[in-house]
This record gives sequence, C-alpha cells and structure tokens, in this order.
Amino acid sequence: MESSTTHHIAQALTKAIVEHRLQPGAKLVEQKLADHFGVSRTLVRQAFFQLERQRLIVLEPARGAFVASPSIEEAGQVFAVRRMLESEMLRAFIKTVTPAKIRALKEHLVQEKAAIASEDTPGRVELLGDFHVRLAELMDNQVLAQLLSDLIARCGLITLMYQSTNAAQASNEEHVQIVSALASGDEEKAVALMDAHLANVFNSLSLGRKPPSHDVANALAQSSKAA
Amino acid sequence: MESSTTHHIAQALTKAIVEHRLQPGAKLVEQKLADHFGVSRTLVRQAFFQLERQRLIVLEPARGAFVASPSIEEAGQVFAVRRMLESEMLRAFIKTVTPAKIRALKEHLVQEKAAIASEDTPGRVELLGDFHVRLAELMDNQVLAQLLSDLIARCGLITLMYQSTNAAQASNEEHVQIVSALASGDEEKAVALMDAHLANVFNSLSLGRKPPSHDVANALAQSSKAA
DNA sequence: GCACACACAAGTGTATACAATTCTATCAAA
DNA sequence: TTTGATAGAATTGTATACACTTGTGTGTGC
Repeated sequence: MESSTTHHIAQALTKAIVEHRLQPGAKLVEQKLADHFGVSRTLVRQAFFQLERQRLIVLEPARGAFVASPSIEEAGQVFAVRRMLESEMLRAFIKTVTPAKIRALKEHLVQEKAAIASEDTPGRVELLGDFHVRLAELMDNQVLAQLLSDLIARCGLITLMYQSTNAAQASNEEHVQIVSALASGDEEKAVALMDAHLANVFNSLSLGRKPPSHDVANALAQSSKAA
Repeated sequence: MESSTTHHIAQALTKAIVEHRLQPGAKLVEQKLADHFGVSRTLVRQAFFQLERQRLIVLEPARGAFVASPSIEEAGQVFAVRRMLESEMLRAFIKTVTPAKIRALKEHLVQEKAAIASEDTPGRVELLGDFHVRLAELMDNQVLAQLLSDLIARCGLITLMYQSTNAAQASNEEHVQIVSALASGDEEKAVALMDAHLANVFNSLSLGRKPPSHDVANALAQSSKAA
C-alpha cells in the first residue's frame, strides 16, 4: 500500500504550513484541497492523518482540520527538548569531528548568508533550520536527523511568526560561532553557544502575533519550490 | 474532521505491534483488519498513514502495509537519541526535584516489580518503558513525554524480541538505582546510571530473532487490555 | 525437468455515493 | 435591537464500487 500521491499532498501541506503560507488556525477544507490537487477527498483525508501525527494540524471531530497553533507553553517545551537533544548532539559530534565535516558545515553557512542577503524568506527559514538537521546527518544518525527535522518544523510554525531579517542574521552569526567552536574542538564552548542560541530564538518569540488571514487556495497556489 | 474510530484502530494496532502480538515483517491486509474492527477499509487505511508516520509500519506501494522491522543499526540510532535526551532530562529533573516526585517514581517501581513477579509480559514491558515517560511527565513537559513515548514504542518493537524475565528484572533494578541517585541529589551518578542502563538494554539486543508467524486475526483477538 | 506465458485470484489505489453533523442565514417573537 | 428557532447549505464520516497492480498456479514448449 501507500499512495505516493497522499505523501505528495502531505508534503505540500507541510511545506505550506512551515513556510506560513497557511496561517496557524486556518481551516483546511477537504474538498477545496482535493480540487486544488486534482484528486478526491479520500487522499486529502489520508494526508490529514499523517499531518496530525506530525502535530502540524489538529483534527476536530466533525468540525474539520485546522493548522496547529501551538501555545507559547508548548513552544517552550519544544525548545527545551531541542536544547537537551542538541547540546548532547554537539558533545557527540565533537568526538567524531573531521575536517570534512567542518567544511560541510561551513558550506552550509555560506548558503544561509546568501538566502539572508537575497531576502528569500522561506529559503532563509528552511536553511536556518537545516543547519541543525545537517549536524545530525553528519553524525550518521538518520533517526536523530528526522526527529530534529520534525521538531524544527513544529517550531517553524511559530518562529516564522516573528522572525525578521534581523533575527535571521543574528541566528546565522550564532551558527558561525558554533561551527568555529566545533572546529577548534572546544566542546564546552560549543555547547554553551548552542544553548544560548536556542534560548535566543525562543526568547525573541511571543512578539509578533499577526492576526491570521485564512486564504487557503491562494496560499497553496504560490508554492515556492517544486515539491 | 477526525474520526475517533480511525484513532481507535491506530491505537489497537499500535498496542498489538508494541506488545509483539504482531511480529515485525507481518503483512497487514486491509480487508482482514476492516472485518476485524467491523468497519470499511477506508478507516483502516487512514490508521495506516498514522502508523507509518509513527514508524511502526512500512507502506510499500501497491504491495501493502508491513509491521516495521527496524535494523540493528536503526535500533542503535534510536538508543543513541534516547541516551542524549534522557541524560539531559535527568539533569533538568534533579534541578526541580521534590519529595513528591520521588515518591511518584517509587510508586511506579513497585508496579514494575509486581508485573515482573506476576509474569505479565505485556504489562511488564509497558511499565518498564513508562518509567522513562513518567520522568518526562514529572517535569511537566508533555512534548518530551510524547516524544519519549514514541521512541520507546519504536524500541519496544525490538526489545520485546529478546527481553527475558531476567533482563526485565535487571532493568527494574537499574531503575531503582537511578531513583535512589535522584533522591540523594547526585546528578552525575544518576546520569551515569541512566546511560549505563540504556546501554545495557541495547547491548542485550540482537540475540533472540525468532522467526515471525504472521497470524494477524489471532494476534488482534487477544488484546490484553481494553483500548 | 525447467523456463516462460498466460489467466485468474487477491489486494491495493482512488473516486464516488450517501448518511450524519455542523454551520449559516432568515425570520418571528420578546 | 436582541434572542431563539428553523430550514437549507456546506462539510465531514463512512461505505462501496471499480480500475489497476501484484502474486500465484497452471499449462505449454523446449
């Protein structure tokens, strides 16, 4: 079984949600999405059940699917988990560090800078998150990478709500410092920097809170990259 | 939307898989499950998509759904993540420890012992896993608790493959030691014990590997508790 | 005896039909 | 004007129908 169509839909919706083309709280009407993707409701519903487990949407019985809007409290918990996970990850990373890995990270930082410079908002957010995933991948731990990727998507739902070009720049600079600490083999410094970095991202939260405008069809139309 | 029926099915299957009433690799035929639950294939398929995201089953295009059978390598990665997460969790726990929390943990240990004594295999496995979840819950971090719960379910798929009454007893004793270290406020000792504990569980792996017997209907019939 | 082709059975992938529920707009009464 | 009731539209929940793919067994040619 599986229908890669269902997965395709889930992926497109995930992207739309993480990139905030679908606002938190927006209602997802099955038929509209079905029409948009040119399929029947069946497949859309299947995708919904995936997204629900991913915590990107909430399913209310007989009322419909809504883009999740995590509370500040939940966001705090997610960030707490990330801090636990990522500080330990860095410790492990530094024990198996190689020049090639450092080089890979530095390359990533260049991409981040480019996205920030070109004001490519969705790309920027994706890359800033991917920095953390990249770290996990470089440790050859797919499970960890996948897990982090999910957590970051879940944060993305929040962070995008506030993150200005300015904040993005700060994040990038913190990434640079972390890599630099890793390169010099300074475990404690790297961990401290990462911890501070995650704390910073979380603290800049709870500012923006724009009112959501629930225009589903339009949001999906302008998909930024091919899925 | 949502149909609590779909969730009910997903939960029943989850339980069956984690308790090893459904062997890794077993094929899950949609119509048979639909008959068993007295519903149409539609709902079973929806549940499948949830279970897939949970990594408890694998969906192969046009071939069907199969109970996941994680490789030793993947198991290692899962345990590595648990070690990262849980050692940091303990550090945080000990900073907010109270007598009431210690008491709650000790109560849990009593339950563990009871399950082991009465040779209640599914109950035993569930409780041994829940010890770790309980820790997360006591920190008021639902996100962490949920995440650990998922990871443990994923391990359960493996651990049950080998875990003898003997190994269960050892696990329980290690839990006792951890709680004792927590009670005395010895952070480093608690972390070290937890790390060793998880390493032990992982190392006892890769022994058993019984050949799977794919009797789906029968496995689901003997559901141990009401879902 | 072995390899290949073919037919048929079993099972999955998707769409559609219909029942049940929720939402919305209208209107009457206070 | 506000409240409440109600009818109809919109939307969700579930089952079923049917096309398509995969697996299996039989028979034919070699």
